[in-house]
Amino acid sequence: MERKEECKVSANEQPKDAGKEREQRLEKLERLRELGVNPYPYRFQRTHSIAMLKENEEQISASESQVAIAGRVMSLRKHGHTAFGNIKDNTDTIQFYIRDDEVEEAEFEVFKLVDIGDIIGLWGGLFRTKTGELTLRVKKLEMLSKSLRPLPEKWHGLQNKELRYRRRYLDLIVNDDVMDVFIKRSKIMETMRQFLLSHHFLEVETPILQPIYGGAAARPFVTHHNALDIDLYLRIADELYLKRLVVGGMERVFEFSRDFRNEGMDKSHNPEFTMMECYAAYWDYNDMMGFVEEMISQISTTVLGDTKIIYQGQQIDLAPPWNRLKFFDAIYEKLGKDIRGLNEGELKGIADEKGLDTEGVKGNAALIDLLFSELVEPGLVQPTFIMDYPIEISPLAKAHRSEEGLVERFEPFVAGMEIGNAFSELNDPLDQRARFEEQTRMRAEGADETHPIDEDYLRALEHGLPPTGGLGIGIDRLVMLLADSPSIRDVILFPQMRPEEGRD
RNA sequence: GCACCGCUAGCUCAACUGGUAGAGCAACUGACUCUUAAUCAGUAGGUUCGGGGUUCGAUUCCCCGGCGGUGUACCA
Repeated sequence: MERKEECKVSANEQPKDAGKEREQRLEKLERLRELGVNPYPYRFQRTHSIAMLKENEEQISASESQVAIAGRVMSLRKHGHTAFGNIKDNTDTIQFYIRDDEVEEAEFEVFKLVDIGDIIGLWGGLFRTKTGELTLRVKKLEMLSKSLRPLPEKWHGLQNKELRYRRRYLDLIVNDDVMDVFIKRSKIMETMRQFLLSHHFLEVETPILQPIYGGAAARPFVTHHNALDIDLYLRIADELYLKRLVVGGMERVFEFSRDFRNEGMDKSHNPEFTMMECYAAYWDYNDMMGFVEEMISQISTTVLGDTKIIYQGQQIDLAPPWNRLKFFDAIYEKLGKDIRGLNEGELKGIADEKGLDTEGVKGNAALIDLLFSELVEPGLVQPTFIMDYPIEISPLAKAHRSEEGLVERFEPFVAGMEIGNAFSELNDPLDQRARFEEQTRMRAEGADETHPIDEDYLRALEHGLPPTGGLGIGIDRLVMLLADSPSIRDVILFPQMRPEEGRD
């Protein structure tokens, strides 16, 4: 038929990286069609997942009923008239046993054309082999999707990290622990969503394409809208939009926000990442602190069954209450002196004294930030809220109610990793305007990651934002923590990579 | 961005100070009716990341480039 013609055409367009095995599998595909078998049928009615099959072994064996399962063939041990193999679905893997005198002749012919990697459906009953392994005794089988490429090797699996990230589908097939990480990721987000919903937060969606980016200090990606003929930015945060919604009367909102930052990549930074931001009217940052430790410990309990976790060999307990440590006190603990009120030269002197690289670090805020991140951060293994940050580096946070020069802001740290950011939101529109203007002044002096003025946001504030507590949690980092992953690439299905093409 | 390391068969890895590029798994042919890293006999499989150089001879040494990893810097 015409179909076969098409097949031959595509077979001629053999990809260079596929090798001879692909050709051999294409031949098998042809032979299946000659046998009147569609190698890519439309559906298959399963009676059980493999996990359910194993759970209900006794009942199924006793009733001698037939079951139907489907999955990918992971191994084959052929013995002439019989064969053993293993088939894997999303839940588990099970051995199957097929013999030519127990299935129809034509189906055994089909079976002979089955390769490792093919997706097949099997009907049969359960039995135990003489070595005691639970096995499906095949009465009937169906090809569900013929695989044209070989699976990675069966006991070393896929090791090459580049291939694992680029061909995540293979990584998932072959490395069960990878699947587990992403199941965990899903559960973490689901638990967080439920937690927020149960506290009467409303889930919303706000623009990813923004005419003015804001809500964080970062360089944006720029894109262009043709019909409007304007440049737009991919959001670096959804903060300013969510607070507009609070102005609008949505007293509690949240969004799982894919954010984009045009900056370097390393084991805790991917150019696109997921942040959960939420805002609650009439809360301050103290309320939010309690909320965070409650939420994270509940997620850990729900997903892992415990608040005690191990991250990269470090024992960590996420049970509330978490440590609370003021920003400058934390530095004082490490330095033995109070750096508040010191001028730039003095700060630089201290940094140099500590052997820190101050090359290119300009301004008090940057120096203070350097001291903090070098001296304090790595030591914050047990969950700790660092609170009350300098006002210069927090243009969206409300001035501290009792401490000059500080804002009511905290960041939760676990395992030396910053996993979020929160504050009593700045709702004084005049103060907010002054802060934006200060940012603009810093930009003029050469800081390239300052907040642009967002007049529409200021207008919204002038209509009145209630006192509000706001929070952002880095989902990727939270998943790293709970899945014990050393790199953000291990918790993002398709981490950013240079294109494979374009090699010389 | 910089430094170091890596890139060899579909996959996992070898190949000494430069001397014909090899194994296991996967694949192919044959044997085999409870195997499980099935076994046994045989077969095929390579632009050694790309380009240039040194050399009688380069997977190996040198240079340029690509991709990745790790560290570091920048960055929430």
